Amino acid sequence: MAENLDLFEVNKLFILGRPIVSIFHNDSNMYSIVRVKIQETNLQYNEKEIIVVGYFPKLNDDELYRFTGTMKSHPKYGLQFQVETFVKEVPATEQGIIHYLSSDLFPGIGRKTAEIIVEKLGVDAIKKIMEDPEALDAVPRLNEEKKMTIKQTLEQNLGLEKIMIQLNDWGFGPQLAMKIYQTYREETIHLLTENPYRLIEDVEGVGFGRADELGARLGIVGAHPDRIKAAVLHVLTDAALSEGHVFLDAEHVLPHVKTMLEQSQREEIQYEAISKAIIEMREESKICGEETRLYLPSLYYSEIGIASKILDLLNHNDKQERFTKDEIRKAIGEVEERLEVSYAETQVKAIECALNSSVMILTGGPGTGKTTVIRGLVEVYAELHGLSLNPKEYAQKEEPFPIVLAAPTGRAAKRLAESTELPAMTIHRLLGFNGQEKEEETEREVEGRLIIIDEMSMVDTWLAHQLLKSLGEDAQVVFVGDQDQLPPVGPGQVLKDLLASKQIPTVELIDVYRQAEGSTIIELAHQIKKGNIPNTIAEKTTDRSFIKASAPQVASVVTQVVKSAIAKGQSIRDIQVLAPMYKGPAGIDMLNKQIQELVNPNADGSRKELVFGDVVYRIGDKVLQLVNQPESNIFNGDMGEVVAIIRAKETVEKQDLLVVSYDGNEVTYQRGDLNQITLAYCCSIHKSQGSEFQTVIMPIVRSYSKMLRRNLLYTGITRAKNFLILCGEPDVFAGGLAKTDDLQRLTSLKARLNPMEVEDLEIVEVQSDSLKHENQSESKISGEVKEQQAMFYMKGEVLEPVLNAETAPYIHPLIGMEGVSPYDFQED
DNA sequence: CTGTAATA
Repeated sequence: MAENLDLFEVNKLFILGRPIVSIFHNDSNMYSIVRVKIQETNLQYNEKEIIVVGYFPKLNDDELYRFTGTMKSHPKYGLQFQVETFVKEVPATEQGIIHYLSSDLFPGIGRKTAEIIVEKLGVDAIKKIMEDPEALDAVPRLNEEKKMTIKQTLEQNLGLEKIMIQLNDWGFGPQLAMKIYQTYREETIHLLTENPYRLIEDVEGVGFGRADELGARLGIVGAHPDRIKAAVLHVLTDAALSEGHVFLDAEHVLPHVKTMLEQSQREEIQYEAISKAIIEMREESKICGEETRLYLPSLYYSEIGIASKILDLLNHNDKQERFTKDEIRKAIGEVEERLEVSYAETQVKAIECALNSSVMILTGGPGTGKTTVIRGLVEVYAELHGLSLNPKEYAQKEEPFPIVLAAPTGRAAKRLAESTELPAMTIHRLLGFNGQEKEEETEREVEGRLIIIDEMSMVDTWLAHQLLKSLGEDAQVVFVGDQDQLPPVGPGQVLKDLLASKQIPTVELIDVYRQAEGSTIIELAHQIKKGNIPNTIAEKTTDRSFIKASAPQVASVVTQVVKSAIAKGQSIRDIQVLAPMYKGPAGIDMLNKQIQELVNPNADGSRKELVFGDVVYRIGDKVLQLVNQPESNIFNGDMGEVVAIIRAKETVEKQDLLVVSYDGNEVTYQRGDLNQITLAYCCSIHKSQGSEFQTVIMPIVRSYSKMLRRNLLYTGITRAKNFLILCGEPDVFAGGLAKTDDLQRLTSLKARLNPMEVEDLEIVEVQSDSLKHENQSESKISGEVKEQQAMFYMKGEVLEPVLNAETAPYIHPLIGMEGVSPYDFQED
């Protein structure tokens, strides 16, 4: 029998106890750390006190709470109890209530009084008082003051339950209700009755539909301004999140809002009412408007912020410490010698350009050596500035490392760190995000003089703004990326817009180094980039093939392919299956499971396993770390291998343990930490961007359709160095290829950088010198930006939103649509 | 539906 350590056999753990001291409490997100004196528990835990961690409001000393949750071990602070739910324990015995009422919580109430109350009202005393404040009148010899004390204290302390009951009544489940309570606390009922639509903005997980239901219950119906405004925000947010738009045209917003409102409640809404609401929102700064474009404020100010910072940097160009061509060439020569590499002419140009610009873009397709240039740039920069590249030296002197490397995903950051042998991190970590604060709140300045951002195509408008905002005055920034690869998950297309503006010095690498000469993968990639399906797609070539398979077959076909690749002598580490999404029968989770069964099976059930949710871990499994854990020196993106599974009875803590080795750094996970890792046989295409693999296997099935796009296919395919195996349905592949969101993302960043139609910058043709590469072609380097152009940047006065009551016609539904009736917008 | 982030 398998030595399964099943999660589901574990009983729900609880602690009944009183807080002794609050160690930490974050008022904005309720994250709390409290030392609790245990009164009762079903934990295997012998101490009298325990550290309790979780999201809950300030607790009262001396009151009894019931926590449920799990035990976990913090790498630095040891064993703790992670709270999932908590409730105040209302005393259920006469003695308990007497003790409770006579405690310090109720000043002026002594034991005698408490006894009398219980005598008169019974064990239900507290419930009775909460339900009916008059109940205390039945108690003799209790003056008004004392009655008030009791009522108020109970109200304050048990108010949570009351609010929860109301929220449940309004249709919110316990989890969501807690989240809502954490947001509004005592004010919950009051604020929601006033405007239920605030939930959409304030509480994640509540959408327009949910809020509108509550609105209807509270009598906010039809053309109520709050209702219309909520719908407008919803339409803009939805466009930003699902389609990547930074703004929408008013003429598009109006019919959209109308339809939405009329679908939710069957009452006709006039366009005039929507126009009026939009103007008001503009005045209240709930949205921003420019000509007929409507923006969410965060996106509007982000875009302006990006443009302004970029132009500042361009203006700053002259003040940078410059190097002559000779100095740079000499330094490059030295670096080439030391690293035993030889840079192509374009690569040298790129390094030169980066050294002498405040901001520049390094672009080029997959495998063109962008990473090589980053490595070289860092070395040459250090050489020229006489800097050490040993991070330890800076740590000793407590000085910031002068070169900052960052990328938008953990895996890409890891890859960057590996290829440069320097510290690299996610942009989020660089900026000190903690996952809680509202945008605009981080004010960290990035210390470092050379900032290199890799995989810039995946950086959205919000993040780009935060990043640029945090750069120092004299920073030099290099954006590295490929606009044909994945766009951001969030709104905008910053890299694409920056390139399209032609305002920023740019070097494009063209020669392909990753794949071998004559690779048909490259040929396929070129076709895909253009949107063509080569007629050779179904043909098997030396380095790629397309195996037709129906959706239900695909998972088993993928595993068969993995199996035969291994049979041909490839290592599982060199084989990577890539898929767009996690869920579903051909999703990443399922594929991981199937591949694991094949390459690391437990057929006879004799091996040790650790079961966590749907995942089984065995020794030898390839895993991926998903969150940062500086305490253990592991970070999002690290890949490791399971080296040990230790069962609860074999450990001191009586906990199941899983040990993963990250290049020799062994990290121990408890059950509660296992959500930090995942199997890594198959990973998302998003995470794979930046990496390369000997063999890539890509399933393509209809269930992926929502996500399939040309740049996703392109990114996945170009990860393959030697072999590419596509499996699935050719027509689905064709459908994905036809979908581009290039021109569909509405943004105005390019326009902000190009306020006037400027003539195209001179393009300097550079002859590539890498004759050894067959597929060479010319490379382009656009000239430096003239200062004059940068000065055309529109400051506030030009960009001042023009939407107000006087310019209302701008957002009239019929703008630009003469002869069209509003009813033409109504579908069906 | 893809990505990121943590407090003593």
